[in-house]
Amino acid sequence: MSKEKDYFKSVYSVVKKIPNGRVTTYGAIANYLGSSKSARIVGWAMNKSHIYQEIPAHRVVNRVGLLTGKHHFFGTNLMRQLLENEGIKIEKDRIIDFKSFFWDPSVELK
DNA sequence: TATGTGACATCAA
DNA sequence: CTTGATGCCACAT
Repeated sequence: MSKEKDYFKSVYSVVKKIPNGRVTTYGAIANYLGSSKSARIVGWAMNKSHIYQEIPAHRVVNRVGLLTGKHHFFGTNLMRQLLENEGIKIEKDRIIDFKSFFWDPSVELK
């Protein structure tokens, strides 16, 4: 049972705990899992997230608050819409005052 | 088993 | 500001 996709499950678990109106980064999640170098794995987990469960992938962005994964959504503006719906302002695919919305699992979740 | 991959991060020029 | 290179590691084939 537990062996494969165990890392993925951990990623999903963290992502689903992201509060509404907050965002985090791939690196932060990887860091929380103990591997700050595994940020890419987090991104991959999101890629497959749609086949596992409903993950708020729109709340996960890169370290500068750039919506790098928006191309993986149905519409190019869907990810932005979801974030703005939560009160997050976005301009040119980048979150304004990103650090204010930043939710660090290694600090908040602990 | 081996090779390729990527929704990242970081540094250099 | 941009572009390029490198590390990194779990998953896909």
